[in-house]
Amino acid sequence: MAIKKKVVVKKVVARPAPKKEFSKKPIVAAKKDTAPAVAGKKQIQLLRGMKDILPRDQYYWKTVFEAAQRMSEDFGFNRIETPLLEEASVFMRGVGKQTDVVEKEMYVFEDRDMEKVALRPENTAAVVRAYLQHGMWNQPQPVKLWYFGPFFRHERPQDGRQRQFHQFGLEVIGDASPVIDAMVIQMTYLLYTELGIPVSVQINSIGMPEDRTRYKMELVQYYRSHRATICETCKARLMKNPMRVLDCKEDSCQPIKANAPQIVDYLSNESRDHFMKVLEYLDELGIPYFLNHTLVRGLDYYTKTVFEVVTSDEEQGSQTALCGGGRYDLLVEELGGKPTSACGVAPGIERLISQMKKRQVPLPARRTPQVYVAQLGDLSRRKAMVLFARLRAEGVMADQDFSKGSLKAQLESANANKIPYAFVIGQKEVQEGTVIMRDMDSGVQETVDFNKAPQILKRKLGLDKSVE
RNA sequence: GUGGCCAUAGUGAAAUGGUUAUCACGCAAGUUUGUGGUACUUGCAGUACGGGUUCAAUUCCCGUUGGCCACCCCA
Repeated sequence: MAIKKKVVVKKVVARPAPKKEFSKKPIVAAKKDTAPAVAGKKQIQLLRGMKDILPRDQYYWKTVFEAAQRMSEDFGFNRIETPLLEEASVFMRGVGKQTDVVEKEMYVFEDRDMEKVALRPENTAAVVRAYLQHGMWNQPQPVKLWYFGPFFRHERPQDGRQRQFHQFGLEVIGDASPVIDAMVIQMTYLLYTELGIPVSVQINSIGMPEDRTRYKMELVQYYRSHRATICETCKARLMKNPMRVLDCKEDSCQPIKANAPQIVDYLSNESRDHFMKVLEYLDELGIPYFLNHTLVRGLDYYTKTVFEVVTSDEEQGSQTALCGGGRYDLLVEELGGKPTSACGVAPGIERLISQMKKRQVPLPARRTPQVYVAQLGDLSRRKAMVLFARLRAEGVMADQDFSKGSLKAQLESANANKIPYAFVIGQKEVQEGTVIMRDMDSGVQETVDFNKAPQILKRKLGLDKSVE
């Protein structure tokens, strides 16, 4: 294999340059109908809810990814990437069988071995699966992990809601301290802030299952006493999932909701202390938060702290939740491990980028070419290719369109890309062993030695510190 | 999953029940054969798909697909 490759490489290197000139003709001349003009054929297109991430958006993605990566590394997190496909039971057990995410939205199917598999709808359960499978409880605790990747939920798509979407995530497994909750919230808050998006943290504690049981009884009793005024859906929720009445947006239910018992009053001392500690840490860090006693998250595994990060933006419709997270002290056990406390968060990347665009957040300066290498004809093209390679070796970013023939087209391209300098090589320069260096701004140009060209340019660009 | 709005070149728009569907941006070639930014010329590219009504549909109707919005839920 390796030998074969080597031979091929050698061949290429040793082969004389092609005799034929390969791009004399414009591309259009090749064939007239390049476009699929087949009538009556429906165009192939994206699956519903899927999106291409086009070159024009890649810089946003890069910026966000790098911000997330840096944040994670700064706080001592290690990256983990789990497969997109898991045994369906990972999520059914982890996230909860009756949750909307699993019940209504998860992509589940049987593979060729008739195994029931699922495209991951979220990552906490899968990361815990990895934690258990690789014996990470033997590592120093807590284990701090981060990830960045695609997730899948079969929903009716909208702006900021796709069937394949991306999340950055943090998971801290193996520590019950409220400091962890605060740290995760802090990191999330910093991420948004540093990317130029003003956000607020909505926070609540839903306690442990015992706390909730007590609370639900009270809540149901309270709502029963107002049975006459509440809406039909609330009546149904009361039977099935009482805490969801707190999400009700029906006008008639609002006054009742406002006076409803609040979960924080039903927390055990332990849960309450934990929550108070989290809030104290947030106060200390100066992170603005809002207590939201109606915040109940849709996944079964949450305990104690739950939070969401929302925009202060009114016009964003219902997709204001940029990110959600919380503590999950029972999940590891649920998936077969020893009792292990944990806490995590998952910011949605599409919603984050959409906010950056909406707010016209300036992106960090990007790497742009410093010089354009233009050539005329095949002979000079060969020299130009050499020059380009030398520039690159010298750490100078160059641009080129070696397939183009006319100098005009090449300078146009250099200009369009706002490249400050251009090297021009033609027949004459090849014979003289020189190259023309053109200042694209002033139009001033000078002829310089071909071999010295990279150094001379570097001096012009102020990159060469050795020469004064 | 429920309901509503929508669908014209790559992008943004315009138009009409009836000859070659308009404009801008874009892209390509050119305006003295080796010099960009402005200008000019020419070219490229479109009525999402399928069916129906009609002498005639891009236009009206239905379905499909996709987008958007609200709900549900969430990222």
